[in-house]
Amino acid sequence: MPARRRPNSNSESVDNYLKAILSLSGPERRRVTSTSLADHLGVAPASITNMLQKLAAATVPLVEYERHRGVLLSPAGRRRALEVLRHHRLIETFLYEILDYPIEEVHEEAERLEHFISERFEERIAAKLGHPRIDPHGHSIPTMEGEMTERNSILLSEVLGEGSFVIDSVSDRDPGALRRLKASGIRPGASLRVRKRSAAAGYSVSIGRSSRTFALSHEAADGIRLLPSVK
Amino acid sequence: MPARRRPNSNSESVDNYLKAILSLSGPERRRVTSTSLADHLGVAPASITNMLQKLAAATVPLVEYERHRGVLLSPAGRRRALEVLRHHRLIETFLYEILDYPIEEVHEEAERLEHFISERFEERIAAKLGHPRIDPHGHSIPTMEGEMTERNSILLSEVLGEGSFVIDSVSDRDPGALRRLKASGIRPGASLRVRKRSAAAGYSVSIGRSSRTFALSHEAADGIRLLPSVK
DNA sequence: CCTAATAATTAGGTATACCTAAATCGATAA
DNA sequence: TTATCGATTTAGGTATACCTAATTATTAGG
Repeated sequence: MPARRRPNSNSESVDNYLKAILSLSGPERRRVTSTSLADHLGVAPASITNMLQKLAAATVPLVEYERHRGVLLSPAGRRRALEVLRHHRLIETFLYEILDYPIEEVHEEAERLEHFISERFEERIAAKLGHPRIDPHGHSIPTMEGEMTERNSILLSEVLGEGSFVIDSVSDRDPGALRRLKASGIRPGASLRVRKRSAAAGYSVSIGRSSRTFALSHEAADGIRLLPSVK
Repeated sequence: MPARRRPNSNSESVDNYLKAILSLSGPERRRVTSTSLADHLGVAPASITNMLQKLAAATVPLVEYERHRGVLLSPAGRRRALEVLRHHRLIETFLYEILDYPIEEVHEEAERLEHFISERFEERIAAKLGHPRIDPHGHSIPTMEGEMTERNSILLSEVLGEGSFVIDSVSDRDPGALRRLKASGIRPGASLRVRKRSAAAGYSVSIGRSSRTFALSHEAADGIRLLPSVK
C-alpha cells in the first residue's frame, strides 16, 4: 500500500485515465476506445484493458465499461475528472499570472501538480486569482461543483472556406508549437482571418488588423479553436 | 516503470528516506539506525533494510550502509535531501506568505508538493519571496547550492534551570501542537522565559514581557528550539 | 564468557501499474 | 457466409514499495 496519500483510491494513474476519457469522449460523451486511450496515454493497449476493468469493478465504479465496446465515465468518474481538470487549469492560470511562467511551460508543471494539491490549495489560488473562469490558453475552468460551460467553438482544422474568427483557445499539449503560435500573435481573444486553405499545405491566415499572412500546418490548426467573429 | 516522472531515479519514497536520514543524523552526521528510521517513517523495520540496501547499491549510491551499523548519506544522497528540504521550506514559506495559509497547515501540503515541483517552480517562488533564508517555523532554508547554516540552538526540553531565551524555531510535525503554541504566542523571534521545570509536570514558561506563565509538556518542549537571549 | 533481550535482516507475500506475446473478438469484404 | 485483419483481451512477467513471520546479530547483564 504505497499510496496512503490518496484515501479516495484515486492514484495519479487513475486520475490520468479519467482525464483522458473525459477529453476523448468530448462534449457528446461518446464511448472511448482502448486504442485511442492507449495512444493518448502512451501505454500499451493491454494496460488500458486492465485498468478499465479495475475502474469498472471498484466499489464506486469510475467508468462504465463493456468488453470490446469502449468506456464512458460514471458520475463519480466524471466528478473526479472534472476536479482534476479544474486543478490543472487553475494551476496553469496561477503559474502564468502569479509566478510569471512563460505560457508554454505551464502545462507540464500543472500536469504533475494537479494530482497532489489539497482542497485548501485549490481554494486559495482560486481566491487569489479572483475565481477565474478561463485559463491562459482560453480553456474554461470547471467550477467547484464540477460544471463546465461548453462554448461551441470549432477547430481551425475543420474550417473549410475563408472567414473571420476570434481565437477561443489554443492547445497546451505541445510547448514548441505553443511557443511558435505565441510568436505569431495567436492567443485567445485575438482575431484571426482565414485567407486560404489547401488540403496539402494547410492554412494561410492573418492576425488582428494586420494584412501580413502566414502559414499554419494542419497539425497546428488542430490545436486552435475558433468562435465566429461577432463584428 | 510507473514513475517516468523522475528520471533521476528518486521516487517520492526515496526522497522521504533521504530526508529522514538527514534529519535523524543531525548536524554531527551520526549514523542512523534502522529502528529510528522505521519509527520516523512509520514503516516496518524490514522495509527499511530493503530500501537501504537498494539505495546503497545504486549506480550512484545515495547512502553508505553497513549491515547492523546504520546508515549515513552519501554526497549524492545529502545533495538530494537538502534539495527536497529546500523545496519543503520554500513551499511552506510560500503558502504562509503568499497564500495566507494558517501556520499549522503548511507542513502537510509542503510534505506532498516538495517531491513534484520543478527547478523553475522552486526558482520562481524563491524570487517571489525575496530569497528567504528562514521559513515560518524558524528553520533555515538550504541554499540552491545545498548549503544550510546551522544555528546552535538548543531544545527547550534540554533546558535544566531557569532562564531567558529567544525562540529560534518551532517543530512543524504536529499541527495540533502548533496551533496551541501559536495561541500561546510561541513563535520564532518571541522571547521566552523558563520559570520552573519539573521532570514530571514539564515546564512553566512566560512569553514576551508578560508575567503570565503557562505550562508546557515535555513533549511540547521537544518541538521548541531556543537561542540564548541577547539582552 | 555466555545468554537473554533487543535490533536488524532474510524469506516470502501483497498491490499497483506497467510490459510483451498469444489468443480471441467483431466488422467488413469477397 | 466466411475468411481476414485490426482491435481488444487474456496470460504471464517485471519493478517498486510495502507487509508479516522467522531468523540471525549485537550488546549488555549476570
